[in-house]
Amino acid sequence: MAESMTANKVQEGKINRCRTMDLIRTRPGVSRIEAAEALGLNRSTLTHIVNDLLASGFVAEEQLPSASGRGGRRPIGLKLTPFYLLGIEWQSRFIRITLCTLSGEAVYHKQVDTVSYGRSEFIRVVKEHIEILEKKFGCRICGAGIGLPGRINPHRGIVIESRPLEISSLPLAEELYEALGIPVLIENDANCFAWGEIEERKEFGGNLLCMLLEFHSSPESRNWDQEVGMGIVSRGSVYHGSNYAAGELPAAGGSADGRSLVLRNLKDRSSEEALEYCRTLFSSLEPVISVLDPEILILGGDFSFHRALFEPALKELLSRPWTFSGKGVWEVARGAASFFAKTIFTLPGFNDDALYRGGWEEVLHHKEER
Amino acid sequence: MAESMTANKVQEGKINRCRTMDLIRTRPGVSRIEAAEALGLNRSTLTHIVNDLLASGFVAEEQLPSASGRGGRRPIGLKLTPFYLLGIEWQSRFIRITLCTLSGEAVYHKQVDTVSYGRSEFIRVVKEHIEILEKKFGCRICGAGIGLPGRINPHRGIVIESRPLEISSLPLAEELYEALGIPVLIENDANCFAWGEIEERKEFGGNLLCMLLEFHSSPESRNWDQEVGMGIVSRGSVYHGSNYAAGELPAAGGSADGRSLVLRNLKDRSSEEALEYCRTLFSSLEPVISVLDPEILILGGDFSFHRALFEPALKELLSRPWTFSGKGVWEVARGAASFFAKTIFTLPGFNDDALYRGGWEEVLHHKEER
DNA sequence: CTTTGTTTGTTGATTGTTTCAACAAACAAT
DNA sequence: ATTGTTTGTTGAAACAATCAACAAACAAAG
Repeated sequence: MAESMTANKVQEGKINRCRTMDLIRTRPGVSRIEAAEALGLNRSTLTHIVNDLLASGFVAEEQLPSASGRGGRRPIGLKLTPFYLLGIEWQSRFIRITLCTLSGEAVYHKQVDTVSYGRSEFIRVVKEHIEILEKKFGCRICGAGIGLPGRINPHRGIVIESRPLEISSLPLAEELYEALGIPVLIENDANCFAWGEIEERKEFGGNLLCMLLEFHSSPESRNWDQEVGMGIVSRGSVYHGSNYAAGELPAAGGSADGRSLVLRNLKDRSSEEALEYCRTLFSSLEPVISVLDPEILILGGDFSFHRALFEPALKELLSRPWTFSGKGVWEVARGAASFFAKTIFTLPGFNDDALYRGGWEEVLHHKEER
Repeated sequence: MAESMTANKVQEGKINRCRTMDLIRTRPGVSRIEAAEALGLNRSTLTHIVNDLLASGFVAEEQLPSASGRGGRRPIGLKLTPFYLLGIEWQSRFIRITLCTLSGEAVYHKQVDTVSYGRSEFIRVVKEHIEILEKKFGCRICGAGIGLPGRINPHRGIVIESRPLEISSLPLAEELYEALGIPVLIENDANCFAWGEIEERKEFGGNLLCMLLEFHSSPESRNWDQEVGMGIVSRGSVYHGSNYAAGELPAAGGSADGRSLVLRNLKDRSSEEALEYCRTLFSSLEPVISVLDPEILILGGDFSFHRALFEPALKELLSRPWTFSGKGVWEVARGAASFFAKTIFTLPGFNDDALYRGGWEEVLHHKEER
């Protein structure tokens, strides 16, 4: 996969085409003028670029409901022609699948509970869904973003280590590409959450801290375990650290005094227990939050699923701005789709050996060819 | 200062001129071909760009000692024409001044101990030095980078809050520009340290954690205090957080149990005391380091000044790669110079209201005009 | 219904950057 | 002297972005 790509300088000259596509994707219905202002380009530059994109078929015009204000020519809205992709959360006990547009709208949700940890079952389930969904929605799916627990190298598509899924040192993206027949990007689950929030919360400047509380079934004990993963957003992009281990706590949720933090079976827990749990957790997290100085703390996963349980504790303990994630339990799956979209619509600087560094052109053309 | 600058899109087209200048700065003696490879440009593009730069007088050629290997035309080295700038560390009790080239070599060091906390004394001292140094070295100083403790907004040149220097909410860079007559950039001291390490350690990929231990004289108690500041390097650039408070610990050096961490008068301390101090410090820092996943931890300030005292403790406590800073006590001052150089040789994306967003052309021309 | 003013979008000429391909220069080894 | 190799240059061509003038589309006032 990922053909030769000429040389080093992928397509420096097409940066503004790429930025335009990304803008149209994230703000469907923008006019040429608005786009020009947003991108800092001349009106005529946008006319040229949009003409190219219209001709290539990736962009379409749409009638806008009404004129903007007082007089003047009615602007013409721009939107992507409909492309769909999968956003998937892969945990040891379940798979959550969403079908999304490139703009991030989810048109389909499905959770599948699984019994084995194997990749074969995962592949089978996803393959089935691709077939069903392409029929049901009459579309070609152009790719999939997959969020999974553990240390993931999303640029090369390698799982460095995932204990819940019992995988280590595996070029998973390539394997899935061959098995599924569509481009695949993989990323850590908490980071997927973070990618989703980047797209969701444009009102913020680009420094977020996304905390994901997730149940895992640990292979050794065959028992429920909890893990807190953090997605760090720095300057509008997810921070991976030097070993793709950023956001991981020293001992999973372990406190300094060795007391276990596991809070089994969240249903039927008292708010006192939740408070105690959160107190221990956030006492070791306080310096982290302080040092990272995020604009806002976003809590997802089981934090937001059991929000009634956690809310009083969090209100008491957190001094900085914070909020629950807004997408129910689908943050990771939908975030994985956001990650996929964001990646192919952002030219990856000089990141030579990344997957799909040809950007959206490579991926969307691929869709048509298969 | 900082003239109109036409509009939004400063000079998108001159990115590669800028990148070329930065490369010549950081790798004096590069040939055109090497530069072309490093920047991902065509050979002829570099010929064009270098011709411009030669004509404008900012770059000069130099004879290289010998040919590279087996045959072929001897490459011509490129270097910047000599420009000097000041790198300054401003603490409550002393000022450290260095004179550096734009490539980061320091040609002069001087520490001045001060009695008052006031800006007037600082200005007087620096002004004197500018005069003396320009005579002594027969050069024009083209700017100054200044590192100081507290929360600093380097983009706008504002001190948000500096308790050691008793300053808050002050546009310091502008004030100093008018007082000193040269372009001034200010930045947090730990962050200056980090900027210096970015330039120094090119062997690393861009995720460092720089820890600076510094004495301060706190105005209230008129007593010695210590503070640990962290400079976070993410993807090759210093991370500032959302309120320019990144790298600050909750209560300055305070541990969870409220025990004071202050270790007065580092001379005549035992290694047991140092171990105890470090143990408390790093127990709250462990999650921070783990979550940031840096390639290496770099310890500076009084850590490296009293390295004999701290080394055994650090060897015992730190499991990740770490090292002492290599520049003695001059990390902050020289790092401030690196910060200045790095800033003017890097076109600041779309950071509209930053100082000197005209880049090196604005600053270096300014030097000639005054 | 016409006029005026406003905003959106287009057009063609122009500028500037980058590349390509061919060539010249400089050097080592045979 | 010849050959091969590497560095650097040149002019034509491709391309992207801008500017200024213009056309299109619309609202509101007369």
